[in-house]
Formats: sequence, C-alpha cells, structure tokens
Amino acid sequence: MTRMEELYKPLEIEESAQRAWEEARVFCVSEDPGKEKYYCLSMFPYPSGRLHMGHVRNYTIGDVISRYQRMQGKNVLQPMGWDAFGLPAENAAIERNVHPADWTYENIDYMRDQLKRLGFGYDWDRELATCDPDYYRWEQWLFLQLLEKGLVYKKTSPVNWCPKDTTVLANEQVIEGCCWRCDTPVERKEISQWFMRITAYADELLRELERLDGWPEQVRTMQANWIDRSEGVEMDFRVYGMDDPLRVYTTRPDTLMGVTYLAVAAEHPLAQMAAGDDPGLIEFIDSCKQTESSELALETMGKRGIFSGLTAEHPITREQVPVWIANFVLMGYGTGAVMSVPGHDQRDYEFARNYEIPIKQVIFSKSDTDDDISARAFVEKGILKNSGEFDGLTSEKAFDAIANKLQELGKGERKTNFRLRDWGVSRQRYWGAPIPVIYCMDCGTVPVPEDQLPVELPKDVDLSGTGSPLARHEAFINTPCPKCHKKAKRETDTFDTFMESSWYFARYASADNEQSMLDSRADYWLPVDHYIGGIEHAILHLLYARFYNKLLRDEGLINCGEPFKNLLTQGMVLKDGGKMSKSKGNTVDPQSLIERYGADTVRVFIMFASPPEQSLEWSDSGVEGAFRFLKRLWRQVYAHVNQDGLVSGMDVGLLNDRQKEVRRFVHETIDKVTDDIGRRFTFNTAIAANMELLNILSKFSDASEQGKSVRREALESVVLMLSPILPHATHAMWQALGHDGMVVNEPWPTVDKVALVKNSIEMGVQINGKLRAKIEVSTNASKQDIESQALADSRVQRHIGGKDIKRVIVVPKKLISIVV
RNA sequence: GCCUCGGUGGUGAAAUUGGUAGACACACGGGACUUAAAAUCCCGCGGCUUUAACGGCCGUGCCGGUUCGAUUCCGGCCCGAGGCACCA
Repeated sequence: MTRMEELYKPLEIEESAQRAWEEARVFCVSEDPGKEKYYCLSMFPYPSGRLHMGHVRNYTIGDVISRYQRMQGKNVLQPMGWDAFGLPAENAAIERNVHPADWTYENIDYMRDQLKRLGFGYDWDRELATCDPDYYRWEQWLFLQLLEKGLVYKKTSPVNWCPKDTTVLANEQVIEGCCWRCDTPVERKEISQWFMRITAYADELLRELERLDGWPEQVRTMQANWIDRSEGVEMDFRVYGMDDPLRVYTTRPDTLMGVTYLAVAAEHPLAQMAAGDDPGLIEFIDSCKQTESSELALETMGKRGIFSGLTAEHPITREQVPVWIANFVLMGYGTGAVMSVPGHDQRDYEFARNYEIPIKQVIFSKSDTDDDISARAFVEKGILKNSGEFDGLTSEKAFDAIANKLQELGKGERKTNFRLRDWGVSRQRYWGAPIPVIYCMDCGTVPVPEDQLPVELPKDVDLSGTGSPLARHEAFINTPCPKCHKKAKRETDTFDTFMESSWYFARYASADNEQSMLDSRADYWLPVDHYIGGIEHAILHLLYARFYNKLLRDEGLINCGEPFKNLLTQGMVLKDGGKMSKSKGNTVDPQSLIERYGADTVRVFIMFASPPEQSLEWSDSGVEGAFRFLKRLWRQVYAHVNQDGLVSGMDVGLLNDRQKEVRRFVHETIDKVTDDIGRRFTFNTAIAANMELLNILSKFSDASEQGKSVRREALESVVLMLSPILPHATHAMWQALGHDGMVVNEPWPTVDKVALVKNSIEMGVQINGKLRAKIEVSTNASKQDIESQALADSRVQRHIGGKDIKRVIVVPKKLISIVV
C-alpha cells in the first residue's frame, strides 16, 4: 500500500501517474483478434502554437470515452497526430521571418508536451504529421491513381484575387471585400484548377447518411441538405445569331411557360461575345469581377444585371426571351446560365421588379382563383394556367408533360442534379503537399512516375514576395518530362489541406508502413468506433473524409464503406458570446490553469461545465470550485484510509437500514454513471452524481465494521467511476486504498441489483394539473391502492374540497393526477 | 440570403420515453472555527404575496394550439450561435 499524503498535491501526483503509464506502455496497442477492438479518435489539431480550450475539451472527451472503454475490457486505440499544413504557418513566416516548417515543428513539440501534461492516453508510437513527406507521398500516390481513373480533372474556377499583391486570397483573408494586407478591393478571377469528382459519389454519400444512426441527426440533415439531390430538366434555348444554344437547368420545368428572361454569368462565353466593343456591357462585366467568390458574398450582395442585347427563343412557345448578364450567376456552378421565372421565384421576382422585366403568372393554387403576386412571387406548386397545352395540369403532372415535350423536340432532357459541387483541391500556396504532375509542351499533363514520389516540398523558398513561392522556385519547377525527357515544368499548386485530414484516421493503423499507403491492420481497426470533434466540421471535413473512405475502398485499400461509426460533435468553447479562436484573439490559455491546479482540475472543470454537444461559454470562475471538489474527494479518501484502516469484507446480510440506504445510493449512482458515460455521453451529470454520492457519504459517519465496509465500497466506486475523468488523482487514491495494480487497468464497477431494492417510493399528487401533495407509496402497491391512498391524504382532501372527481390517472412510479 | 442548432434562477446547468421545474455546482448572503486572515465546515438562495402553515399566485425567449398534465409535441414570431465549398 502506498502511503497517502494528507494534502492533495496535483503536480507530484500527476507526474508520477504519467510516469507509471509510460513505463508500463499502457496505451500502446496492437491488433488482437481475440479482443473486441475499440477505435476512439479525436480530430487532430492544427499546430497553431499552443493548445486552446477547444482542444482541451475535445481531447478530454475522447480520453474519457477511451478510458471508459478500456475498463469495459476492450482493446482501445487512441492515436494522435498533427494536421500540419496550412495558411497560418505561411503567415507566421511572413510576419516573423521563420520558416513554416520550423514554426510548425516547434509548435508540434510544444503542443505534444501539453497533451502529455494533460494525461491523455495516446498511443504515441503512431504519431504522424501531415507535412511529413512520408505521409503526403501516399496522398500524391492516390491522386495519381484517381487521375488514371478519371476521378480527378482540371477546369477553371473562381478565386479571390488581389490585383495589387498579385496573390490569391483565402476567404478568410478578404475583409469587407478587400485584401487584408493592402486593403485593395478583391476581384474574382477564373483560373485553371484541379478537381476531385466527389459528385460521382453524391448518391452514395447521400444514401448512406440514413444508415449512419450513430451520427447526430443534425449533422446528417446538414450533409443531406448540402448534397441536395434534385430532379430537374436541362434544356437548350436557341440564341438568335449564335451557333451554340444556351443550356440551362431547372428543378421547376412546370414554370417554363412563365420564363420572361434568361440570365448568364459575366464570365459566360455568351456574355463575352455579346459585349463585343460595347463600353456599357464591358464596364458591367468588369464590375461583376469586383467581388469575392464566397457564396455568402454572392447571396447577400445587391443583385445587378444588364440586358446583353441578345435574344433567345423559348423552346416551346418560340417566343423571344431577353438574355441578361447578372452578377449573381456564377460560371463555375452548373451551366453558368439560368432561366428566370419571376412569377414563381422570389429572387427572379425581385430582379424583374428592379429592371422592369415582365412578370408572368402560370401557376395558381386552384384553377378558379387568382393568387396575388403584386408583392411577392407565388413559389408553391399548384395548377397551370396561361400555359397553352399544359393548362389545367398540376405542377407534378406538368413536370412530366413538359419534360416529355422538350425531349420530343430534342431540346432538353431530364437530369438529376446535386447542389454538391466537385471538390477544388488546388491551392496557390507554399505550405501544402505538391500536386504531383508535370506539364510538357509535347506530352501535355504527365503524372509523376511512382518511383519519383514523393514530390517533396523544397525548403529553400522566398516567402517574402507575393504570389506562390513555388512558382518562383526555378529548381523545383524545371524538370525533364517523364515521357519524352525534354524540358518540362512542374505543377506549382499544392493540395487543399482538407486532403490530408480526409484519410489520417486510416493511416494511424499503418503509420509505420513505408511500402504502401495502408495494410491489413487498417481492416482490424476501421471503422473508427467513436469520432469526436467540433461541430464546425459537420459538413466539409466529415463529407470529404467519407468521400475519401469510399475512394480508398474502391482502390481496394480498406473494406469498410463509412469511416466513422459514431460521431460526437462537441460544441464550441465560446468567450464573450463568440467562438474562441486565435484569429479573434479571445482565447484562454489552458497552460496557466494546468500549472496552477493540475490537469485533473482542468479536465473535471471542462467536463462538468456543460454537456459535450452544447456550446460552452467560458468563465474563469468554476475552476476554483472544481479544484475544491478534488480536494474534498482527496480528504474523504484520506480520512477513510487513516481512520477506518483495514476493512473486513462486507456482509450484506448484516447491514442496518441506514447502511442499506447508503449502499443503495452507491449502486444507483453506478447505474446512472454507467448510462451517462457509456450511452449518453453526459459527463456533467456523471460528475454531479458522484458529487451527490460524496455529499451523502460525508454525512455518513458510521464507524462500525459494516459501516466502514459500506464506506470503502462507496469510495472505491467513486474512484473507479471518476478515473476516466480524473486519471491521476484516482491513480494515487486507488493505490492508497490498498491496491497493487493501476486503476487504469481495473474493470468498470458493476451494479448489485439486490442493493437497488426499495420498499417505498415518493409520488406527487396533482389536482387539476397542479402539484398539491407528495405521498410515500409502497413499491408493490396496486394502482387501486395508490389511488385510495392519494384520495385519503388530508392535503388532497382539502384541495378537492368536496368537488366531484371526474377522473383519476395513476402513472406508476411517477404521479397521480386528479381532475375535479 | 440559405442550411442547421440553441434560448430554463444573479451564472453554468439538471429534469434520459409528455409526468413532482431548478439536481449538481459557481457567485452571493449569514453563521461556526481563528488573535486575524486564508483554508475548511454548516445554513440560506426563482419572483411576487399580511405564510399562522407542509399557504397562495406566477414562472422554462414571445404568441397561440394539442393534452388530465408541455422545458419536452405542433404552428407562427423574436434573439443568439455554427456552416456556406480557399481559416482549420
């Protein structure tokens, strides 16, 4: 037995517990087919410098789940790594004249120490950093397999462009439409970029959401709405004086007879042709480029347009329809052109009102009524009128009739579309994985041969200037063509950093494999049993990771189709009402708290403050309270060990009523905490239940042999139940309680059903919906007994006051409701 | 603008399947101990009310509905947060 100090000294206790885990390699695991595996993964951090409270919250949740599952006897893998490529490293390089790699690796070293100091049970043997060529080489390799399969391709798409710095800007670097550094108004520029064909998997990504029942409904809904499958019609409008027709897509072909104009993007070839040397049109088209490329900006800007001078022919009526150029239509999305039905689409309506374009109503709620469209569009479905041969049809029937008609005329066809767009993965930046292709004058786009991978990011770059540093790096750019060996040039764009975070969960299983991307160990560990991370990743990261998982599967690298069986999306850590983030400068540094109170206090505080899915408003108060709780727990265990000494085994048959009552509370608490941690993930109520138990125990001063044994069982249960949350303090207390082994290796406590038996329960009595009395009822009383006992109660009688009883409802174990 | 989630005491929250609103804490107030302070322990703590009391009335963002009964379900509104494809 380890002698227990009277005072709780977290710093010594924590260092010694961590040393014990490390020496025993407690968290280093390997594949064990004889044991049930449990893969618990927390989203890896971007090494921004120091841990923030969001990290502490995320990783504490993951660690609590991992340690709980260990105690359930499972073979638990909990790895950690670094999402190490990204924009902040380049910013640091420019601002502080440090190399992004040095900055990143220094941050990793500091943050790794912080994670170890917090006592998280990671298998550090599997640690990876995505900026390591041994990691990103496999991403380059996979990209080339996909290139061969036609799942990646190049096309033009818009970026934010600062004309002064001649640099592409991230959305975050655009502040109120201007460059964050030089304040120059940002322009939209179309450049050629690499895309991943995620739309080829849109159907599967959408369909399988239904089966992800371990995911929050909220996240599944968001992803479904993001993918947004729609059935519609793609059709051609002939444009007078042009050879090529104008192709548009609509989900409402039933409104086709109400089309009064078409709108094309400023970058659309038709707009370019229409402009010719017309100064008005040229100026308008130029002005459309004076905007950032985000959807938020597009949706909230003033909708502007200009008549192109061109006229198209309605595919059915052959009426003339004007073609407008509009700033809210984007070339990169869909066909870059839309048909506009102001009578039945609110955005088209507002545009038509602004530019005095006719509004034609063709859908009505009933065949014999007029719906008022003087103030807004009628957007619901209904009955067609003013639609020639289609009059009288419902919207649903008209959809088919019009689609068929267009098909007969050879002017259109049904098409399933997705709102989801292909994933643009090119970035005009330095600190990312190079895209492994070479451009040759004669051979075109040539993949880098496999034996030349990885294409390593050169370290000697000039980061002070503008634009992409790789594009200025002569030694990197110039390379012989792998096919013809003549002079050729490398691609200078790097991958979107979402690429690295889309497959790291699989690589942890095979982190040391230098011969291939993944191996059979991935099939042992995958899918991830529980994935924990911020709700801000609900759409993009989680969708890309699901997509990548399917790419890996179809490449024959893994068996499973979905990467994450269960998902816990933790809420934001907020401060002053907003997200805690480095860019906002409202972070709270956990380091000073750890140094002052120890890791356990920080862990218990953040888990107690609110349930994990809810956002957590930070306040400095409360940490002190968590520390007091730990000291109280420590004192109680100390007092027991010192005063009660060795305790003989409990004889349940000899317990008196009070001892039985305390013991019942112990087992009720085990029951509740098991449910709270194992099923509900409400760690706050699990902690509260233990606090309650301790409060009861502090008033239980029974020095008899059976009293001492009840107290020992209670304290040991509390230590076991809190060990996932307070691993260090419980490590020390477990040994003080006389155990040789480590608490981390103990099984989770089990409920003794016998201890739960109760003789009576309290039930509320409502009269006309208001609680008027509480009565103590025997647990085996019948409904009839309960009813008569309630009616006999003096307070109940007083409130009934001789009125007629209309109804009595007895809800067993809950309440009695009397209606008078 | 669009998609999603949330709103309960002075504060963080609890109430798990429609069934006793406010567990557990924080803050605050009072008391014990102490020369004193800190620490610790004990008590009180939604609002209103002439409560003699185990009293009465109101109360879960706002308005309405369903129900014997609504923080919970439905409809509408207000406010806040997250995401919107190049922050991660």
